[in-house]
Amino acid sequence: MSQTDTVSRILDAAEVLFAERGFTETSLRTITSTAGVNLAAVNYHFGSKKELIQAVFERFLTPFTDSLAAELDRRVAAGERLSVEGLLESLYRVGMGSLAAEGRDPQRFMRLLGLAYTQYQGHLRRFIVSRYGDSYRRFAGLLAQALPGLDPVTFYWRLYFMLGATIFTLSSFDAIEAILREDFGAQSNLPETLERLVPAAAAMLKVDAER
Amino acid sequence: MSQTDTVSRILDAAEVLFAERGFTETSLRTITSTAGVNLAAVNYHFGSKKELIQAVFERFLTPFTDSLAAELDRRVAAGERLSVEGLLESLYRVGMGSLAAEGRDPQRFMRLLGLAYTQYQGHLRRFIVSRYGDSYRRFAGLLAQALPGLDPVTFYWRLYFMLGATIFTLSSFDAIEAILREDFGAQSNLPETLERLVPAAAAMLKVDAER
DNA sequence: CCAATAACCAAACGAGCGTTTTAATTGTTG
DNA sequence: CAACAATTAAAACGCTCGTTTGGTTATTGG
Repeated sequence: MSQTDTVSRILDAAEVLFAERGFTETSLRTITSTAGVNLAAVNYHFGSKKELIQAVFERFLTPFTDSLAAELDRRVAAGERLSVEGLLESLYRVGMGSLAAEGRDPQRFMRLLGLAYTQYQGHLRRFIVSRYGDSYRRFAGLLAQALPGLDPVTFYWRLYFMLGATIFTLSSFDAIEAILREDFGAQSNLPETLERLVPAAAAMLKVDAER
Repeated sequence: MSQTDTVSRILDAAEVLFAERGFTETSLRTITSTAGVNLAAVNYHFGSKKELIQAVFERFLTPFTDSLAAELDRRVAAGERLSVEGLLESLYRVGMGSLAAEGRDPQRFMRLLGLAYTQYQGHLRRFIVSRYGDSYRRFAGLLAQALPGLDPVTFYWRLYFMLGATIFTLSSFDAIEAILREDFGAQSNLPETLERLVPAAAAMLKVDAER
């Protein structure tokens, strides 16, 4: 078993288990036995559990923000007028695409993102902000441009409303979908839910704007 | 020190600490030393840590759902036509009022609610659904009535979008407010944020409805 | 007033945790 | 092929956790 094998097997197992139960509730013993590697391998390859958590986030956030940057570059270069809906679609499409391309589960990353915001892991928040803060600010800036006439403070709050609706819904997608199926017999999938989310979130962002 | 003292001191400490760090990250030793009571008191009075968690939720959810029910009764009896905005305002006002009345912090409960959804605590989700599911369904039903012409599945998803925006934003209120203050020098408070949230959430719920 | 019951407390138990150590094994390279 | 570095492996360390035990102190009803 080569090094990359062990490292990525650990990351695969950690990703799934963290998303399922959170960080504190997942022990290194569970991770390593799921991955089929020795317990000491985590500390050998990653240094500590904290650094493993960061590595899990880095492995999916870096391709995601890179793809998003490329997508935004492309559309800006083409001189497109970027609408609120268009920006949200780009965000969601890249989120689905850049990860699904690697055969990984997009909603798992939404759960991880939700955990990053919710759980008591100061190091993780600092890591994400320092590493991916620029990407976030660029997207937020373009979104603000698409909402002229909206005062900055209102925009900022609504940005968080939108993030909350997105992260909360998608990270609980399975649970919500199960309730829906039980109560209405209607089944949904992730792309369909995102199609519902785009106009809803856009409407929320645009109230009283664009005068 | 009478029994009620010990019990409520434990609940007070647990409420604050759980909201700050989550359930797993808060030990009974931290709780009992903060409360100034003996370690064994938790297991004596509550039985287990799980039951303590449930008791913390019960103590704020029961007054909240009771007040909400009374408020809705009052408005329905008065023959008021309940608008989306009106329902959201009732929800938030009761959330602020029924808790602030006891001198407790409303956004702490938002953090706890967020944790209930996010953290890996099956027993807690079951407890809340079985105990407060009826209140939830009544509010959702009234909200659906205020949105005629919206198909049930779309309504249900948007209800979760709204819940996500609310819980996510309010449970991270301090963090978001700190960023805002730093970037814009503008400070907000909770009532003001709720005033921003009502029209935004209402707009999201109402897209393409009420035709 | 005094048994009976409830409440409290210090100490310990066993289990699980992240991490470290030491040794064996594998892979690489001159 | 020998020498060296990188990796894997087994075992243990020190610590914290939730819970339990056994004994002491308060409270209370007859």
